[in-house]
Amino acid sequence: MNARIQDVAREAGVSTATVSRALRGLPNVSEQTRRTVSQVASELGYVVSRSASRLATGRTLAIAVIAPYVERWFYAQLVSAIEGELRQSGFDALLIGIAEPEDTDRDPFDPATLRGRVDGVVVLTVPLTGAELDGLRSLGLPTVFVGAAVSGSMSVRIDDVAVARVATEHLLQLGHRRIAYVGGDPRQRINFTAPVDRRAGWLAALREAGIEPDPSWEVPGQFTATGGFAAGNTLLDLPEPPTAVFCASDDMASGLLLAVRGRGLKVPEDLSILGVDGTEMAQLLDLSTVAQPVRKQGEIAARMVLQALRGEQRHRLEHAVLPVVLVERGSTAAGPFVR
Amino acid sequence: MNARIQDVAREAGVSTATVSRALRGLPNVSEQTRRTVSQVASELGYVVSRSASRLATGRTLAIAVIAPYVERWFYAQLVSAIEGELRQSGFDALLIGIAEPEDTDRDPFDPATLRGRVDGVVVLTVPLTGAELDGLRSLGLPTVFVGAAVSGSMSVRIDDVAVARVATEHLLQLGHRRIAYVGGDPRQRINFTAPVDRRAGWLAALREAGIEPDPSWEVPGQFTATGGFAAGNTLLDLPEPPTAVFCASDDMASGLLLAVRGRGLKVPEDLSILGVDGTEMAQLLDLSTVAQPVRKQGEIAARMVLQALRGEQRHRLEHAVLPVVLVERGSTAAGPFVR
DNA sequence: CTGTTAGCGCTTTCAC
DNA sequence: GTGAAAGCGCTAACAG
Repeated sequence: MNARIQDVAREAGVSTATVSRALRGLPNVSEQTRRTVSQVASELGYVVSRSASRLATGRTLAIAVIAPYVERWFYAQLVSAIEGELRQSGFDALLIGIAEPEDTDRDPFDPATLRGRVDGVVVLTVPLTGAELDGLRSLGLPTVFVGAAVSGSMSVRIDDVAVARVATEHLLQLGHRRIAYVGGDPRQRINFTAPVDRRAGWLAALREAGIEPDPSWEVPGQFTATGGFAAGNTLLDLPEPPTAVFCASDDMASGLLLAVRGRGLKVPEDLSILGVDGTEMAQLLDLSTVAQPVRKQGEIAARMVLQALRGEQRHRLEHAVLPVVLVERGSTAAGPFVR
Repeated sequence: MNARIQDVAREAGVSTATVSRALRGLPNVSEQTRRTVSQVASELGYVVSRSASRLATGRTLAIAVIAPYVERWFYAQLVSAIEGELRQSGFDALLIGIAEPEDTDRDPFDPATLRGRVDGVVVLTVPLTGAELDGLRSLGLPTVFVGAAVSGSMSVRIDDVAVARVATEHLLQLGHRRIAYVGGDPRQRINFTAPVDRRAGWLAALREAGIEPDPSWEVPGQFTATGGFAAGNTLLDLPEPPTAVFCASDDMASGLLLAVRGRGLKVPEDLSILGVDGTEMAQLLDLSTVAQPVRKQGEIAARMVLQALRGEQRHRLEHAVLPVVLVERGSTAAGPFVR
């Protein structure tokens, strides 16, 4: 049943070295021998022992994919895309879920345990502490970050500040001046970049338009639909609610939209809503959004590690910034002063 | 940097065997030695080489998680839960995305390649062909299926027929008689059990109530919100539309609900909608649903493989069927004849 | 309680 | 073009 390289060698009348070479398509093997070996190998149902070749070569043919919240749209898309790309190249995708620091359910993530287990690492949205980052670095493995630029490592991302500017400026152009921002939770580590940068972009666009946002326009949304729903209610409860809201994710925007409708108000008549991502739900809800190529980011990230693995300079410093596109749908319309 | 067991042994003044025993908490090591060894090990930043111990023991400490559509709610939840459980026990989660047979983008899944790479397998919703299943079996690895009972292997699932009965009977009790069913796509392999069983339960409940469903009441929904949206339009376009719809997933139900609203109709006044799953979105949309414990299923599945790995009879035949609960919300109301 | 000694199954020089 | 042999780093008897 579990044929070993020895068995194939014996059966084919060659040495194990030749079997190894033949099966891996290395040069210096006669076509004749190669055919015989492949033949015998498949007859015996021989599959190379990953463990053995790992030990012998030092390469694991595995990549760690570190992600918080695999169950959230953005991460699930990325994980799926990355896994597909890796598998296509014969690499295993080792999924590693990491939690918020305050989440005591899970063990803290210790990068050191990755040593010797993977050839490279893809980190989704940098939810790492400084110590974890340092630990990762000290592994000396090709590492690419998705969703944030990390100096000294490769990265794939969108320009989050620009995303927010595009979004906010769109709202401004429509005549809105009271534009709220629904982002993450400032206490969570997931706030590493996207929420912060998007907030920055929103703020900058507003100020350039001569608007100083009221502190009450800024509400956490946890990047979940439920969080967006709650944020919507908070905003609508204000004595003087905003006329438009920029949500840092479509999920939050979706929840917020439902909160508005739940109060019998109308979108966009009573409130314009703009999200980020380009989810299926956003489309069904006719939600305007700044769409980003999520799967593409995953594919590129995967290719980057693999490429770094092949190349001489194992740590090429590549930084890909992918374009986003404003998708105008029915949730954004002219503001109150324009109408 | 990359300390080996030799280094630790030398530094601690003991043999490698002792280091191995000490670090793994095996008996027959004096407390004194154990302390010294651990001390030295951590000083040297020593981490056991997975590859080496794999080769030596034959155990990989890895479990394959085979899933289609990692990006879909149900699968993402499962993957997340399983990964967490595995990691807690020191096991790696090897994510393996498999595609529909007609999806030529991806290589077909060959179970044989798993040989020696993992100690066990968790298969989500059996999207496997017969050949793939046989291949898996012949690996002789503890395998647990989530979402479907597979004879000869362990499984964790809900009773899909019962789910549909509960749902349909709820609708019947409300006075509905024209109850549609929105399920998967009969051409897709993912239709292995859930869609089929749920359809069967719907059909059975209907017939027991003396109702023979019209063929037009049955519409594919692809298990996506977009599919549900389309299905909704198809149903509402019927000369005599149903008064209620049972959707095999909340995602489809969500899409369907939006389709109804998009036409200016009201839920539940014009159409009652009932889903399955218990998603966040269903709650926000005030969608009635038959909720299932998804993460729980994942956790149990993970524990089952691990337990089979420990136990003597490596292939215990366990079948867990988890309870579901009908969550009545605002999308279901009395049918036309009752009002 | 601890050390010695074989391997685990494959890859990889280095000869031939 | 092919084979022999020496590891890769750890674990698992078997002694002591």
